[in-house]
Amino acid sequence: MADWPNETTIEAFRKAWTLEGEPFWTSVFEMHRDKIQIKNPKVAIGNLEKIFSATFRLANAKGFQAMSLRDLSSETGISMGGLYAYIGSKNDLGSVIEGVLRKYIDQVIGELMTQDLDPVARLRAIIYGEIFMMQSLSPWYYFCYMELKGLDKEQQQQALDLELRFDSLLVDAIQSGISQKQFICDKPALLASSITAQLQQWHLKQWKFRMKDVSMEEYAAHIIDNALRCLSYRAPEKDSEVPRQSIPNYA
Amino acid sequence: MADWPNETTIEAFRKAWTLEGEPFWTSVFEMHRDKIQIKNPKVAIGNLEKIFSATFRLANAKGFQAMSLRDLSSETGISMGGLYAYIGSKNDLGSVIEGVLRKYIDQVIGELMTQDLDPVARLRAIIYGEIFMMQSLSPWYYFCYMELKGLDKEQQQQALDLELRFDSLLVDAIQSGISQKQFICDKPALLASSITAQLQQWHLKQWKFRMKDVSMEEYAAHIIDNALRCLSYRAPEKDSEVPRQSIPNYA
DNA sequence: GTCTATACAACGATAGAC
DNA sequence: GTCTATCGTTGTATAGAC
Repeated sequence: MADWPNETTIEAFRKAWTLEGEPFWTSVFEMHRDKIQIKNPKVAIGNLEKIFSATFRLANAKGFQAMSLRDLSSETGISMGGLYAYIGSKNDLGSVIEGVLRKYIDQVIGELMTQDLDPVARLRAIIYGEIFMMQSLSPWYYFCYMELKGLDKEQQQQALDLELRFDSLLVDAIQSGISQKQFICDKPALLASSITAQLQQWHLKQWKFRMKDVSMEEYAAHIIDNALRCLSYRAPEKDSEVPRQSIPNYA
Repeated sequence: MADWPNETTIEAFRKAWTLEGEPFWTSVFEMHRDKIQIKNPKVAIGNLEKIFSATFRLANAKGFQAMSLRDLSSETGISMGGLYAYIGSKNDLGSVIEGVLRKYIDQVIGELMTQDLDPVARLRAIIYGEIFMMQSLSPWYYFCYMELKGLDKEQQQQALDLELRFDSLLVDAIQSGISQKQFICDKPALLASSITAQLQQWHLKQWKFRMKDVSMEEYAAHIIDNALRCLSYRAPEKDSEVPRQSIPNYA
């Protein structure tokens, strides 16, 4: 995660953030190096990737509780004894997953807050950024959404706080648009939660979007378009004005 | 579930459908009378309510898989042996819950399809109706959403089909509004899924709405308002026109 | 660093007394 | 119609060989 992309496009996010491949798994390894018995990074990183990926395949298909460590052992090709060199316990594995994802989201939210953009650009950055995160870390998001209630109470609370902070980010962008007389909105908090809901669909309902052949870019544009309509936003006159006969392409 | 309410208000739905109290549990009992060993309805209905309610308390708090039948036994006050007079197996209990909810939703969708209303009224009826269902059967909805992947493949498919049918209901209303030149919408399917997403929040994120003191009526009105804005809908001139300075109250 | 073998607790489910 | 007692299975976790 280096510089913030100058232009708010999906490609820009892909370049700025490393959320896949070896560099990503290396950072995951660094994040809980202490909780692990294996010292050789080369070996550890490879097996960590195996373990996490297999956990997502199994848990996201039939549930984390329903997945046994025997399942995980045969899916990874690592023996049960071997697994315990990488995880403290089964519950610990779930906690680590939530912890890693939350840390990444925290970073992104932190970066988004330091940005000084006009309201529309801010909204676009938040939505594109979050959708890109969800796309890259889709199994992580899905796991944390569905298995949250199986984790410690404290971790559950932190996850809810994180969602509230994300909503606040949207509310702030909306409020600043209102004070600049670009937006009109009676209930910014409700609109923010509606936007969050639509974003979360991207990992919750992948079966639907795959079925209907909806791309990430198309979906992100749709959410932004909906949001701006709900905000009674009109594009500046130099751009083509929002026509009543067709959907303007804000994105 | 008798006549369709003349006016599309929450109160009308409450009168038309019995989704709580003894009549509701009686209908649940009738629905799987054959799968049960207890013949005396008085006794069976009371214990069924105990068992289902306790299941929701436990499973919706820590997950169905994590809930043991010993938990369920102590929560209901019915012995483990006793439980098996009411359920075929633990998995069966989950299946029955999904089956009951789906049957109720099927009925509602069926009724909604026979209605002949103008597009806006149709949209309102669908949204109010579904939100009222979700409110009344909130633990059922939440359970089925979160535990679906633990059920049989066939049942999972039927649940997805049901969601697609619901989306279609919305798409039909949108399309009819488009052909009557009341709505403008490039991607009815995407908008429908966004509306569904916002509706499902009502049971998925009750903690948030409770925290922010949002009532069911307020939330339903918000969804409708958002939808009509996304559809570029303008209220007929006899009503107060949609002003740019404040939110019109469509609901 | 990884494996096999095993301990032991907890689970779903049933039989049979009342 | 409900309970107690118990069976067999499966789960997590660990000890110790390699």
